[in-house]
Amino acid sequence: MGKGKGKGKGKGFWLMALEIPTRFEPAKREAEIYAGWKSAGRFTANAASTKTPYVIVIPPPNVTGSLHMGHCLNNTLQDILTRWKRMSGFEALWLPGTDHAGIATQNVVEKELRKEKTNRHELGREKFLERVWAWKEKYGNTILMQLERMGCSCDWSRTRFTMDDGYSKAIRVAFVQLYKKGLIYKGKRIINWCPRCTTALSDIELRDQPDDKGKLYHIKYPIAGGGELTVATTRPETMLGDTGVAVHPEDERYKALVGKMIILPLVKREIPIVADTFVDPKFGTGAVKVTPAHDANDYDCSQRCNLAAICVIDERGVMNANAGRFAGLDRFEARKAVVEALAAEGFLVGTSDHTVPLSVCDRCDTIIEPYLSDQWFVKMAPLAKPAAEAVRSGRVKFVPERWTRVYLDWVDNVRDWCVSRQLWWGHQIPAWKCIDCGAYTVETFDPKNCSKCGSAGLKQEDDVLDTWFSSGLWPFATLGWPDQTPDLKKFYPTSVLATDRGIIYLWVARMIMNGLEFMGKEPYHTVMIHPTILTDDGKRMSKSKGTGLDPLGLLDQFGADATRFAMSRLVTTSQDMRFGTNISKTKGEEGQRFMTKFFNAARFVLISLDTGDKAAAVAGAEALGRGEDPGKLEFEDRWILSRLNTTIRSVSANLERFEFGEAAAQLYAFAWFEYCDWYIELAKPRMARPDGAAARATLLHVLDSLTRLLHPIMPFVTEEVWQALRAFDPKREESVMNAAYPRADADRVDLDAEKTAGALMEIVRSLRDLRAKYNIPPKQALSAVLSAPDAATANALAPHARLVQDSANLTKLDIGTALAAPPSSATQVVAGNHLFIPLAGIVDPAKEKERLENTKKKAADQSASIRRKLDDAKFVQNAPPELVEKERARLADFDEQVASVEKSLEELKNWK
RNA sequence: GGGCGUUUAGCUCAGCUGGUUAGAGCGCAUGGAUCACACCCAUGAGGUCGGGGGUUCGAAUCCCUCAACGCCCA
Repeated sequence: MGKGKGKGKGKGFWLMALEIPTRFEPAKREAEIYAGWKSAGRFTANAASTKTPYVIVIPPPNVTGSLHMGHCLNNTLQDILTRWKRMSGFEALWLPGTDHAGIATQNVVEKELRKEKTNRHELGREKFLERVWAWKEKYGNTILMQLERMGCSCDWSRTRFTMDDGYSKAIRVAFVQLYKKGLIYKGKRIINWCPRCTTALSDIELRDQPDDKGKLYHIKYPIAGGGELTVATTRPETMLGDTGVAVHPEDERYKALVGKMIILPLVKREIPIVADTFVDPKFGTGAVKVTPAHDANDYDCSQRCNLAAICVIDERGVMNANAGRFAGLDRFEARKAVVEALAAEGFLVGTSDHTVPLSVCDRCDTIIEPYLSDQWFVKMAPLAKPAAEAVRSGRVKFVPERWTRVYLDWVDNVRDWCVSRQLWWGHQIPAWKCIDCGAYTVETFDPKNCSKCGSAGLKQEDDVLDTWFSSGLWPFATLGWPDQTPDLKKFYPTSVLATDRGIIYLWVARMIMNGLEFMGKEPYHTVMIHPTILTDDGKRMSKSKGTGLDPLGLLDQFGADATRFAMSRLVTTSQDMRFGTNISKTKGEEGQRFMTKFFNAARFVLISLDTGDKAAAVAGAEALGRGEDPGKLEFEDRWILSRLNTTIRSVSANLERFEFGEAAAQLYAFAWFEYCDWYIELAKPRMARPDGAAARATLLHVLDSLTRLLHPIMPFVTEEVWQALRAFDPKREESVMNAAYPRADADRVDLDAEKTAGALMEIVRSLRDLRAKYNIPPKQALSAVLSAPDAATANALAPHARLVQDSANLTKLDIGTALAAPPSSATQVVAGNHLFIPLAGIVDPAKEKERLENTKKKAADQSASIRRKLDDAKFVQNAPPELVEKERARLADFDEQVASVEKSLEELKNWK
């Protein structure tokens, strides 16, 4: 450890002995500590271990990304769980990796090419893929490296990437199995098409466009043989591809027209009027144009009504030859041009404002074009059914539980999944089309001949698979599947999946389906949905709006421990987490202060113990660790041990329930308010006394436990302290990572001690309050008399007078029952006792009178409210007897207080 | 349109099965260089628990209703 400032200040001889800086400096220490863990192989799980496995697979971040707040929280929680379970005796594996993010990665590299004035088509597929791989090698591990900065204990020896050879093999095997079971098919459907990325997208790769103010156009369609029909549409440019007009079969206005022909304006094509129930008679005019190639509903209608599909927009969103004179126009320019032409030719009846729900590409914000094309689909129903059952039966649980329904609603109604993408970066679909017979050969190996006609003329599909197809296999493909590896045997199924709710459909559902389909077992028993990070004013963070917050800035500013503590402290199962610029600052500071506080407590303990009999302290602490007493324990020792064990129990229970915020808060409160504020202060004066040995042993034991307890949340500072403890006591484990997580010892819980301690603390606090109110300097010693309400209380408190004296700077404290107030005493009423503090000449009687009146009023108010309760016969009848008894006691207590204060007020008259 | 969540101190949040003197951190006020820590210590002020109804001896907690904010699905 480096040089502290203690020596410079020259405070106390004993600082000479051991020099510890007053602060832990993350910037200087984290990297070294992390490197130490890594080189010692402390993150590496052992598949041959006989310990029970505890496994988490990371939600693989995308290779194009860099760490954002969501990752920061997500991985903090995974690391807390992993470290906690590792310390608790499990064979813990946290398996890291990245996903290839087809569209995003291809976009990034294409952007580079654009700067070089070229494009992927000029380069060709092979060269282009070389470029992407080069890019991936260079930038693809950004997030993983950032996770190291956060202290994440991922098993880097098992890092996987969705395009690794082994992983690619898994994808082929999975695809082939699904295909051969008839669960993958190719078909012509309306899919979501991004004209900028020029690829199909699945339903859940879209986002809603927020401000989608559009117009509704009313267009007159002439009927062959006379008459006309007005249709309403939000997309007039698609009328060029109309192949029919539909009305509701029950719509009286149009019943007679069904079967007649329309002469399509501008195009002059004859198209039929058909009846179909999908038409909403209340929408627009009740007659809708049908454009099967550019609208999903229209397509379905065309299938029912035998209408043709004419495509008028090409893959880049430009009108094609079928659009006649509008060919070559972008789809939005074409809209204007078509409307103008309709108006000019007298077909446009009018326009009105209309909000159109629009979807945009999740990756590039381009407005999606519904597009009729030939794509590969996964038939979802047979996969979804068991996946729903796994959750309904409770074999997979969501935490918090409310997400169960969100999952089930989706899984129960899932539609077939379009998995082909018109990209180059990804897993090329393992299907070969026969040039001769047109049949597909789908194999895990590259086939030489057509499986149907034997022809050697085979061509593999150009398209690649949706990235989610590969990440859906993550929990087992990362462990070596389809090979039956030792890892797969030991670590599948995994234990917990930790993620944000935004990904339940996209990923969680698919992992469960695939786990059941390929492994015959659900991939984990628990899905923990943690809060989403929001800005200070409760909005979603958005990169484009610039409302995101860079976690690296937080790590630089506060260090990893403080950042982790700050985030976990705010995790609840009920709410999202506001953590923007301002909140992250105050919470980061809180974490930083806590880290320093803990570090300083350790500093104090080590420095103090260093001057005495170290071996005795170590032996004593070890005895406490075994549940034995190292000689005679004092009251305060028994108290802090009781509090420690209560804390251990509730921290473990909260971690077990994924209540990270509560666990962190309890550790904070115990460490600061009990160990530091009270126990250490009480131990100080004992160091030189005969009972010092017990204090020293207890100080060390509690520090040791606290270090272990805090380690999963604050790994670095606890390791630093652990190494200092180890220098002090070399028998310990090499790293706190491998130390045992404390277990609660019920025998140490001493509720009587806790109750008495509570009263003593209140007494001390009230004495300090009095000092503050009367401006009596802490250094000015006082004396006091404590009159307890009964002998039992007096007997419980009397042995501990010394504690109060030490803590409140009293020369003397008499404790008894029915003790008289010394002359000119101020009176405090506390925990049922009366405290008299002689203050002759220090206190203005008028001021004391005011204070006493105030006290009296408070007590009287309480008394009145309890009396009202007890006077109510129904309360006495219905409430549990213990409660009634308790209230009676409280009433007596408050009445006593009032009487006592009145007496003091009387005596005040005699003050000089 | 359907569903979910939230609404408690100036701010961010706890408060689990109804009975607490409704808690914490930040901020605020007062005092303090005391030999772990000024990223500290001590003490304090601050809340009719979103509005309205109901159940109950008793509601921040359960039920109904309204409102605001946020999210998801269609």
